[in-house]
Amino acid sequence: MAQKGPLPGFRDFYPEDLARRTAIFRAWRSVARRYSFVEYDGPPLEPLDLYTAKSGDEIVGQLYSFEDKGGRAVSLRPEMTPTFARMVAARANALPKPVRWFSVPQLFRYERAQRGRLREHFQLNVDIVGEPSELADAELLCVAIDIMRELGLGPNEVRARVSDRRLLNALLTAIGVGDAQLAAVYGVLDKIERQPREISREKLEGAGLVPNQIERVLALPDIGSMDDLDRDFGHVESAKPAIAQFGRYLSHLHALGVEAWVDVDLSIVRGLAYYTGTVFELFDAKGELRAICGGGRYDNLLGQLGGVDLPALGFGMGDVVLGELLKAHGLLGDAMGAGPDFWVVSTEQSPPSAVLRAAATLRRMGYAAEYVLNAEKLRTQKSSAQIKAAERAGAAWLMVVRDETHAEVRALSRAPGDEARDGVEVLLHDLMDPERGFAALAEAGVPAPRED
RNA sequence: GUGACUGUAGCUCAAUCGGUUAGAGCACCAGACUGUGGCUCUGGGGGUUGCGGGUUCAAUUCCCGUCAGUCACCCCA
Repeated sequence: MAQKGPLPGFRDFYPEDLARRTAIFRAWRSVARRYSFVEYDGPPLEPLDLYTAKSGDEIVGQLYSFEDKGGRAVSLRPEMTPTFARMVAARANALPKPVRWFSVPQLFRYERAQRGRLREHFQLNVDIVGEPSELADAELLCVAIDIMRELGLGPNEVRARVSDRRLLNALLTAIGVGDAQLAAVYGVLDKIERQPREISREKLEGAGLVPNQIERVLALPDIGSMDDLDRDFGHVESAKPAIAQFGRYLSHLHALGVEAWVDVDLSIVRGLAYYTGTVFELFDAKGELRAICGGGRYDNLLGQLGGVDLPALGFGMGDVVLGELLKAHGLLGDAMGAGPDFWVVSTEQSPPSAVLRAAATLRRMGYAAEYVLNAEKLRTQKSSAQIKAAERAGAAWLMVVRDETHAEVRALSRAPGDEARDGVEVLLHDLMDPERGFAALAEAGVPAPRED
């Protein structure tokens, strides 16, 4: 049975799965638009060198790449940023700044699948280009947090951890860490929660740090507020600008109303090498899952990738971990839409053609209508059996076709305690008339068709 | 890429020490009942026990391989 499923790390989306995915997408788009971001997209397949040339080596090893029939080296996109950078760079001079774009690409990586990490996923990408102010950083994080709110999650379920590489660099410099040692220190900080203290010490020692420096580095993650920062580093002249800037970032977040979600955490490094300023990640509060979302400022990347010198920042939020978190909290459980508006029922006196005409008319009016899709049953099956089918399909209304010209419209009560209301007679001929049709249905309590 | 564990119906599971035709609930299909509070009853379909090989009179059960999944590592989205 395994060989008949999708490829490893890929997913089939059954209707209930797709309904959940669609609900996530809806929240993404709804919030992004609320912040005045506009949606774009690019090709899912790109030239291989778009990634090998500029992305980090670690990504290149996991590319879902191959040679196409024309002999071109191509790759499914592992991330959206290079495509985004190319598109923005191509119109850099014409676009009004700041650029506020978002996208919901399907991304691919060739690596062994695990929980929360597949070979394919959908990832919301939200980016701002052309604005160096920390107000843009605050706005960006606010988008990510608002999406959590939109999906029904609160600060007790999700935490945003924020840091800033400029700040961290300033503090490390104050501690006496040299540029050549930065990468190693970053690596240790990144893993400080998942790695025994002793291993961290050994690695820092291996990088050439002296004991006093090691202890100060290991104490950095304990800084959880501006007060802590001022206490430990407020006297360091060279660190003051970075501390002040970080403080402005936090105060903007406060003013935007998301301070309850935010934790200062200098161990947030982010694997991608291109971040230059603020960095943040969203986690489930219990810390059981992988990061829900990660992003930050990458002021040099557009220059490297697209040849235009513009500051930029952005984040990515995948559907896999987010979906698991929502499932764990019982959200998105019944994302499946309702059944059809109408179920058209035949009776002994109604010819099947009258049922089809009635359904066709309802559909022309904009309603979803279904009936027993079996000619024999339509002719002979008892209406009670058809009503049962209607219930199972989740239909809201019944239209029982009495004969060639008459039908009865009745609510199919689904909520416990609902009184079954008597049906209302309608003339099928009336339904054909644009005005009388809706009026006749309104008499039975049927609302206007949903707009989708 | 490395290591560990797991694999029986669509789902959750059962099957004595290796022993006859691999069972049950839910789901699905058909029918009966009921002017319908996701009720009740009857019947039905559905499995090469992941796949391949080995040991054995006999394998769902033991062994090897393989594929897939899960977890950890690596690494990251």
